[in-house]
Amino acid sequence: MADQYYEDRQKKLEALRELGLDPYGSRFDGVTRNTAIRQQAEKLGLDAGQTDESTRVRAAGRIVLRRVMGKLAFLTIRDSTGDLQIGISKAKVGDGWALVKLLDLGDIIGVDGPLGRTKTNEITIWADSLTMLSKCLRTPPSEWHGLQDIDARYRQRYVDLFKNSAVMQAFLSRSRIIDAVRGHMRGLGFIEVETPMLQPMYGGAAARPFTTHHNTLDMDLFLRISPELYLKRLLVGGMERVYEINRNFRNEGISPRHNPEFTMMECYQAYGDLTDMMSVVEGVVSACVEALGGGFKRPFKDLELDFTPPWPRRTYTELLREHAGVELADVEAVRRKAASIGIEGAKMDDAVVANKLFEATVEDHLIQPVFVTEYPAAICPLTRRKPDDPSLAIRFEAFAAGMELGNAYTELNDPAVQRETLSAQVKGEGDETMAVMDEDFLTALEYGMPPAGGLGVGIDRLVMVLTDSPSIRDVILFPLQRKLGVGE
RNA sequence: GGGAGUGUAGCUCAGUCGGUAGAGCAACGGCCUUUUAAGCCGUGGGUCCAGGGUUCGAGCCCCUGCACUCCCA
Repeated sequence: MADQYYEDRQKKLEALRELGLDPYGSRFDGVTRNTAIRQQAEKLGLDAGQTDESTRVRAAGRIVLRRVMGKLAFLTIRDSTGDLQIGISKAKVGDGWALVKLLDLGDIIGVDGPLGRTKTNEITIWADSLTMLSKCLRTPPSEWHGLQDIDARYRQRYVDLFKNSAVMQAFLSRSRIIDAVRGHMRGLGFIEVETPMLQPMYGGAAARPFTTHHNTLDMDLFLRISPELYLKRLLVGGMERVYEINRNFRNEGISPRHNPEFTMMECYQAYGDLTDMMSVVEGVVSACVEALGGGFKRPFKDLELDFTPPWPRRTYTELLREHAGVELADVEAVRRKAASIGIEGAKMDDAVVANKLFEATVEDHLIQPVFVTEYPAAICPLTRRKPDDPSLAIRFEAFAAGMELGNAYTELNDPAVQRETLSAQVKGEGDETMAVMDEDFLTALEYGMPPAGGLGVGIDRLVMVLTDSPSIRDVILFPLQRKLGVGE
């Protein structure tokens, strides 16, 4: 990997040491962030060309632009808040000029000096001292184009983050969103809990799990596909309002909206039901919108999504009628329609075929935020049935931009019915991937679980739609990538 | 799993009909005290993803593989 660029920078590193400077710096206290420094400069009301010698600031960041002209240099340094210009005069820094000549794009430096504006009105720290904080030995991507190679961006996210400011902003937004979700849930009286990711038995969703093994106990384990069955045990235990924000793992495909590990906010509210969960979704999203600013109408790809609550409610049945042209109850018609669009449903349960048809024909049309209600009961083994029509489950999924953002039930808490629906799954009815019987969960229900509403919100997708990020990989710092070098 | 596309300098990208590799930025040397994609002069830099094939000759055509992107199941 020794190329001319690397060697040139290595030589400069040695030259720094010869000057008695540590190329990798040390503790650097009292740094003000770039945006705060800019705000400070605005308040001073400086005129172009004016410097306030009494206002001294300390900044630190990575050099992203450099303009050196003889005995005067300008650097642009970047931190997580933004960019700031540094002006360096040879006359002012004296011996420090030797360091200036050894600086490369990508180096991390600290700066002290008075705050001013240049003749062209750019806010500038006129450095009287520079501190080397870290030498960059690799050539960073060009400032103008940034790092475009999408594979490199994910594999070397650290470069993506410091080179592509929009990427930094998206992840800062993600952090604000998660803060807002926690704040909203706390405000509703929910407590945050953590339940096992390593589970001896998987359940709570329809998905293939990752498997692993515990050596000491010589026990196979699954990475959880859902925390649902554990959170419900907490309802049994008397925690009336619980939520968890954590990773789920599903051993399935990767796509612009799927990553094998993804973050879910899942909550349960004793004595509540589906309508409470609708309020939670609308409230959480509203809290996020408030935290991010920019209002309820937000761009996403070439769309404008309007998250203003309340969101419309549409039933599964009417949407299937509208977009697939069939009645959910008409099993033959559903199968005919499914077959006509290439769904191979011969070995599948009726409701599974219907759901494939729903996914294929309806979901793309669910652009504006909407709650889809009344799902076929056969694909909802953990959900209470509608009292007047047990073929339908008291469930909704929240959609936006054609994507499922959330999934909620009025929870099934009758242990006898629960045993029945799980048995049906195990027997191959409904969705085979849910075919696991968790006896301890049933025992818990037999102790009595309060009636409850439950909800899961996909945090990654929520961040996507709120930050106009078209791929889930744009909102996951280190999305799963194929290993390099296989077969070499 | 199937289909389409992409892979060329550190980065972003050109590369015509198959004829011996190009630009901008970055780097190196020089000039330069108000630049902001600084400017000017000069220089260096390539496993054209990998392997095979066709051909006098392959970045370009063919085959296989690898990686990535998008679409479909």
